[in-house]
Amino acid sequence: MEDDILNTIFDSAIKNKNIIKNRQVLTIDYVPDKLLFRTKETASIAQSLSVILKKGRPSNLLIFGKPGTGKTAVVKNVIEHLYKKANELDIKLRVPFINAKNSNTPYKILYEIAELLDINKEERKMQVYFTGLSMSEATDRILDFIKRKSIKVVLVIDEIDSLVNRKGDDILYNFTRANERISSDQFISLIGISNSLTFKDKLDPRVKSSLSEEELVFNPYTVEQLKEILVDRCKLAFYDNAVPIGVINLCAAIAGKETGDARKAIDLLRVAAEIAERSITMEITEDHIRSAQQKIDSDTNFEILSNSTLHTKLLILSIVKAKNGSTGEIYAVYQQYCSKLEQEPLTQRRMTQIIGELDQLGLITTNIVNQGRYGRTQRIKLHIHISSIKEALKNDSLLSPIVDEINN
DNA sequence: ATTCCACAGGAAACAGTGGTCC
DNA sequence: GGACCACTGTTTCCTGTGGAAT
Repeated sequence: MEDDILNTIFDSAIKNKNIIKNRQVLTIDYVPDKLLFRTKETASIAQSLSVILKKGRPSNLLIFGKPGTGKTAVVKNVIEHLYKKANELDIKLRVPFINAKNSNTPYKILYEIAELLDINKEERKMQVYFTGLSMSEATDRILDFIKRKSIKVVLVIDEIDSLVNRKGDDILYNFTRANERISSDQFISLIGISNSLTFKDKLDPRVKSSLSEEELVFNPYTVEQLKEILVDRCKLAFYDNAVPIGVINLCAAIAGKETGDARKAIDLLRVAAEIAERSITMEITEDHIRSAQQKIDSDTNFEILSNSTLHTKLLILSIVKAKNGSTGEIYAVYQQYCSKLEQEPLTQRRMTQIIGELDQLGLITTNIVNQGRYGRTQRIKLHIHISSIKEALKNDSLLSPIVDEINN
């Protein structure tokens, strides 16, 4: 029996033949040649931007869609083609592509634009430094550069909703209005990509009117579409017969049930393949998919928990301890823990903020309950197993007296 | 019909940090 | 080295909420 196992392992090592043929295909960054099921949307974006090639001004464009609906991939694809055409026609076009979640403050966005447009290779007086400048000075320097070089700019901001949440309205306003300050040879056009359909409501009305001249919605993928996408990727990513059709169906069903998120489906497949590779098999099974799902969940939870601040950790422990899970009770427990550890407690206002953050991360769910005479509160339910919490917090020596007292 | 509880959550202000410029 | 700038995490102050109790 052992001989068989050893033979399988060594043989596959020698032939360099395992399960995954091309890991790259299973990552988020991979943009497939064939963009499945987004022909209409691709055409729409291309239509809007094609005005550049005809010496006109493209309008601003807002793109909505849940994560993993292919928004970013489609935009990147259109831009790539646009670049080629613009080059052929000798049009000076620049398309800075910025992710507002990575460049998560308004100023960082300006800095990033300056970097991508090579403004910081200009002489010192014209650069946009990492810090030290006022917002308006940085904006002016970018606009001056565009004027001087007489270029056309299509600014793409991915995850634009996270910018609006951080009072980034101003730079959006400045850029949507910038065309009034520069001549017709140059212009700035804005493409905003957002995960949230409701984010528009939070925009300043002035920005809203000019930004949402054109809107495009990417609907979630259906289970059938997810299946086809997965089949397509499997051909590139895996060796023949490594992924049975039942496994693909399960993967598509899991991802489809949640949000129609293609990224999630592909992620699931990748983790399952890694698990399968570690066990001695040449084929991914449905069990591998299920373990992969568990692993993804617990890995993200562990990551979030162990990197949290002390007070967030204390709050989570308080949620574990509190019996009915109301905010008032949880805050009382939290205060006890703070005095036990001789820490100054945060205010209740801040606590509700942190609770909101944890809710967004999916570690807890909250539910507002009106108890009439007995006020209004949130019922909080924990979504991580106590053993996972203990595991994630066990290295925090300061917390050990509290972690130890929690029973499984 | 009115009161009142126990918060939710928005807005603004603040302190501390880390940076540039002259 | 002082003036100025942006950012983050927080506090303070405040208004709003929905249904049980009166």
